[in-house]
Amino acid sequence: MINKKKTTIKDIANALNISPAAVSKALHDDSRISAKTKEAVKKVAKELNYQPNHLASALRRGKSNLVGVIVPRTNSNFFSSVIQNIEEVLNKEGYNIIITQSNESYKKECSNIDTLLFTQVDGIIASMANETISLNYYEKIKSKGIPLILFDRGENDLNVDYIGINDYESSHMIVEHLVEQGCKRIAHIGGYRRTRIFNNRIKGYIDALKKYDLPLDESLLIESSLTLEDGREKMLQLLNLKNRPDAVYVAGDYAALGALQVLNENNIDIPNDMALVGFGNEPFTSMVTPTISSINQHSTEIGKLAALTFLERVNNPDIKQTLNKKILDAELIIRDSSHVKKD
Amino acid sequence: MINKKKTTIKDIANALNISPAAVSKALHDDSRISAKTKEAVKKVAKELNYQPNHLASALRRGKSNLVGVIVPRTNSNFFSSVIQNIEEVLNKEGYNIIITQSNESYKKECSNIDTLLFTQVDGIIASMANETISLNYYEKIKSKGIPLILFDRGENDLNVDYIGINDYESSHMIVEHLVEQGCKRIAHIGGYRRTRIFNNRIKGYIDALKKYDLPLDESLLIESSLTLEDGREKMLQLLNLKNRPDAVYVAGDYAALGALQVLNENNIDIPNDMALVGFGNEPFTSMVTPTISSINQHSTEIGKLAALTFLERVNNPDIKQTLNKKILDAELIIRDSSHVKKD
DNA sequence: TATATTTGCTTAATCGTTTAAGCAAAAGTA
DNA sequence: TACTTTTGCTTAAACGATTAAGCAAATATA
Repeated sequence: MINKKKTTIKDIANALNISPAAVSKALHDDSRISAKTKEAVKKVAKELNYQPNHLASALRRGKSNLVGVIVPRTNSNFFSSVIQNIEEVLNKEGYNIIITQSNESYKKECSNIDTLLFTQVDGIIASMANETISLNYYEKIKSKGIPLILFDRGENDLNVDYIGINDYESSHMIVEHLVEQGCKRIAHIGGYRRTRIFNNRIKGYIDALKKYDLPLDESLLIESSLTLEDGREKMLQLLNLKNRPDAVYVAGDYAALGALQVLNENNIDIPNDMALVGFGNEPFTSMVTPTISSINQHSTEIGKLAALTFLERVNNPDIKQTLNKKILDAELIIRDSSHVKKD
Repeated sequence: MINKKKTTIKDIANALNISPAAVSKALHDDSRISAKTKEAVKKVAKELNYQPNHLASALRRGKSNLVGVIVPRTNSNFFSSVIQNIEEVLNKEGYNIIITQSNESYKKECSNIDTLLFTQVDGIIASMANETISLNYYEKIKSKGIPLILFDRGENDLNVDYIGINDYESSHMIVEHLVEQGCKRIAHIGGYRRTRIFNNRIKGYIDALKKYDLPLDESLLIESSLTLEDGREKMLQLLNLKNRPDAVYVAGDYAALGALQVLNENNIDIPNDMALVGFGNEPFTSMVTPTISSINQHSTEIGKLAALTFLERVNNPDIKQTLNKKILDAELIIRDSSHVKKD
């Protein structure tokens, strides 16, 4: 019953009394094989339950049709959605993906890269760990000559394709929205400036304040690790100021949630006493009370674009990889935490 | 600068004027190769930046050292944690994992299985999609003769290894806890009975009621898809009963969150007027107001055990795979939603 | 000293597929 | 008719590693 021995192209060849080469060509619809033979081969292949040996063909062709994906973690809605869309696009083109997580650790990221190169992937799509500063390992990918595509967390210096949202502009949208709600003192709990996307959000925040003639108060701009705990801490810090802000823009949803908890615990009216905006549109932002306004990072488009960019690269291997940024406009989703009812 | 041509075992052999076979053996510390040669080989390998071609060795040895993992989705804390632990254990043994998501769809699950078999994985660790009823595709894995390990969502009829928590006992723990809080009418919003784990939770609920001499009221036992929306709906249904329950045990955290929202919107005092317990210990259960009591499913242990079970199977291929259940005791985490302060 | 064993390598086959090169038969062209 | 071209296949060499079998030299044993 159970067919332990796997059927190979040779078995089909023997069954039909033709050569393995003919079988291979028939299965690939080679023009030099007659329609009759093709039909016969496909019929026998099905009968014998033939499954091509991917390893053999990959070895011979020098192409594995596997694409490696590296993300900081998969249990974030943003990353899992990006992955899903990468998969969807690439599957259609005959590629399969291998997902690995760095857990925000540089060391893990390096070992992931080794793993993927070892598996002979045809390319790597990655979002860098928070910890990552050295680019040695990413250079290693480039030196292998396989396409490297970065998204969300990228690095200009690598001179590769990058897909992300317009962080600078997102900050503008948020500040503009808060100004419209009547806020005059807008604080920003941002990420660390050394990470490019967080630096851009900070720059956008500062420039937007200027645009709306709001003074930049250094005590209202705080760098953070953006964890839930750190969000709580930094929010408390803001509440203890003599001159409290009337709005807080937090560069990550988890930290925004921490801030929300602190505000609720101190019975501060959101959004009337303090408006709150997060970043990332994690599902829980619409689950908590009050719901948190946030930025939609367009994970669907980022995933699709990353996959398409890879395909472009892999299909044009002679074109040298250069810095090539695709920046999407983000979308502000206004929820209860920043929507002042006017009457 | 860039070394396009990859170094092979042959290059090392040429450099040292020995045979490729000797190089291969030296790299694998074969006892029949002299220490001197081994040293020389390893030195040259490093100098030429040799990376073994995984495809070639996998083809030759008939082993890919890849393990496929199929989960309904990765953006759940439970699954991403299980995956992380599987990875940790298997990486140490030289295996890499390929993660695929079914999105709870049977069709996607089938195509994932095909993908993994195509990639010549050495085994598959899976948790079934909600939709999955037919086991044909899983039989296909078994018929290939590679180990199949199921976790969380499994099926007795497949007669393979299974790792999960004690769902029946978990329901007992929850009911016992609610009784201790003084609850007399405990409702259960469960999953569909056709899924074994949900059926077990329902059976546990019914038997626990008996144990504590609480009458089983059919109107208090509701089957659900356990989405947030459905949780809201079923909670409303319970609130509209003439004889309301004083506690609700929901078999999934997302649905529990929906229930919580409805209770909050109706200004019902949790837990005094209505106690609430969820299942799964998703991170948001400790983020919402009030925090939701829930069951910790021991994702760490499940992941590790799944990986170890696979290793056992793969290292003892002659032993026939049979139904082999490893059931862990779950842990009830008591939070504000079910903790009545006694005075 | 003669024989057996161990050491340290080489040779060559193999894994399953792809593909360049080749060749006879059929079909097309002059 | 005599040739070129096309069709439909076969042969055989790869891809890069592993490994069974073999063989000479070194070492051990009787």
